[in-house]
Amino acid sequence: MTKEVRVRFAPSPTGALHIGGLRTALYNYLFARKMGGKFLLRIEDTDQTRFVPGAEEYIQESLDWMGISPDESPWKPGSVGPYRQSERKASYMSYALDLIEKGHAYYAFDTSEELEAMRERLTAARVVQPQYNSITRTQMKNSLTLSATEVKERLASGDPYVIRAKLPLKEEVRFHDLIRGWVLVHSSTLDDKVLMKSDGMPTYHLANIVDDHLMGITHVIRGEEWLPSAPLHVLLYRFFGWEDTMPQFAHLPLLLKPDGNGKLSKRDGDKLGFPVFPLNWTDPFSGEKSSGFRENGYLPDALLNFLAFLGWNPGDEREIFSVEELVEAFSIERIGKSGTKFDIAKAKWFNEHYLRSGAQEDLIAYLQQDAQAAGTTLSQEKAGAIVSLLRDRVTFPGDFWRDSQFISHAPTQFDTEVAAKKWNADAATLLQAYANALESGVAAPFDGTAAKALLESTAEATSIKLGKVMQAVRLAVTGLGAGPDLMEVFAILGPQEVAKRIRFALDTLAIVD
RNA sequence: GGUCCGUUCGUCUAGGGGUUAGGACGUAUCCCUUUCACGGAUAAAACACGGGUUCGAUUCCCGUACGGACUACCA
Repeated sequence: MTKEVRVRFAPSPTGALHIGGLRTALYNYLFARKMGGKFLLRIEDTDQTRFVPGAEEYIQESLDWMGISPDESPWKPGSVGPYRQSERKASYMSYALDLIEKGHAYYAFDTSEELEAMRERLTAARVVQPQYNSITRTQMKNSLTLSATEVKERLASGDPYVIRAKLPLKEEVRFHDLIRGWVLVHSSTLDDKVLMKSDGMPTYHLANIVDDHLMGITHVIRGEEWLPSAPLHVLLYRFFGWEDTMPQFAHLPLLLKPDGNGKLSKRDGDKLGFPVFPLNWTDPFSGEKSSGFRENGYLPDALLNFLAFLGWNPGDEREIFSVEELVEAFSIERIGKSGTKFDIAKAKWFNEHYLRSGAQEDLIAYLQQDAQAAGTTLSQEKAGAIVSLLRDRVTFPGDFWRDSQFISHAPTQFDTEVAAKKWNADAATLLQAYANALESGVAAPFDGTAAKALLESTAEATSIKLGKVMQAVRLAVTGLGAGPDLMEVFAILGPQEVAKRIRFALDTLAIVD
């Protein structure tokens, strides 16, 4: 019996959760479910200057909407809380001190000016990568260079300080990544990262390792942007003596912009013609609004299915997967290595699929909602008819209302191109006769078949070829040149309304020949 | 610049020493259809390049090119 799998999604509440983060959360969720383990959410709010009110709630709502709610989180704590790093603040210092005691970390008192001066000096000396590392730390103000007394005095007098990791000068750091295989980095290229900031908060690196350890995390599934700092993290596990329980790493390929230039970022929201956030978001400081997939009409199941396939596939040719099926099929081994461009067309295809295969009453509800919002009421029967009519042509829930405008509203103007081409004497003659027939009373029920039969007999009586004037008929009643089955539209409209619209068209449109 | 990661149709990808390199989205054409869609069929479309290993490389190795990430007291 192996240890229970525990994974975490650890976002920073610095704004709206973006779609890449959502995919990371999804993979964590799928893996946890697949392995019968737990999916936790930890809020990494160690940077107090970047905290954005509402961001945490946004993350929660997004995950809930997607149906991938965590098993343990700040709002549903398990036994290893708190689940906000700001609330764990008190514990980090002792771990940092432990590292100092073990000789793997040290106090550094350099001011930002001094750090800046150091970088400038190194740059001037043509050092390619100026950094605070095993070489340069010997020339800086830290507990490695200062006397023990001075360090003690500085600490006692409240001098601002940070605690830095003391990385080995030359050592091969090697670790296994579930997606990339063995990754080898030489410690000389690493720098002495700050572990504790001068405000008493830990940096990501320290907090992350300590919390993952304390929370029993077995697998760290995160974005590839973390790959360069993974060696540091591995070293920290070693420094703490936690190597035995060190989680396995899986660094996910990044989501790229559609043009392939750079990773998809929060700033791309809407500029690319599609949302990059799950839900609408208004920045509380700038007031800047970004739109979300949800408000743009994407169904959570569709977005989930789409996201799952951005960098992963089941190895066979199936593409439509429910969450349950994804859980069943998921494996980290089948996650790809290369960056993935975001293709909104595919997302739309998934959405169409899920929308069109939805339950009739759900689709009716979409239409009813929009109609109501527009101040109109639709009978259940009429709404049902419209849904059936449009079902195979919609992409988003809002399409039912949008694409049935011509049913709710009689045309006041007509597609000029079609009018110019198709509106002729024959059409007018037929329409005139058809309107007469409709008004003189039709047998109930006036369904699509009846509407068609009547139109056909009218055509016969007037000796007009129906095929030649059909588009004009459509134009007269809907104002448009194309659309769903016209006879079904007539049935929904009813004979009186159809006749009325024909009369209006007859009065309005000029005949061309 | 440095370190690390990557590279199969336009996009998401399958595959893997010998294949007609498969699927999906998108695109195009045809069929269906009294329009547009749906549905069906078909088509165009890819192994970045150069070496090496090998009887044989898209597949393995090495380079190059290109792309990406990182390079903060941000995560």
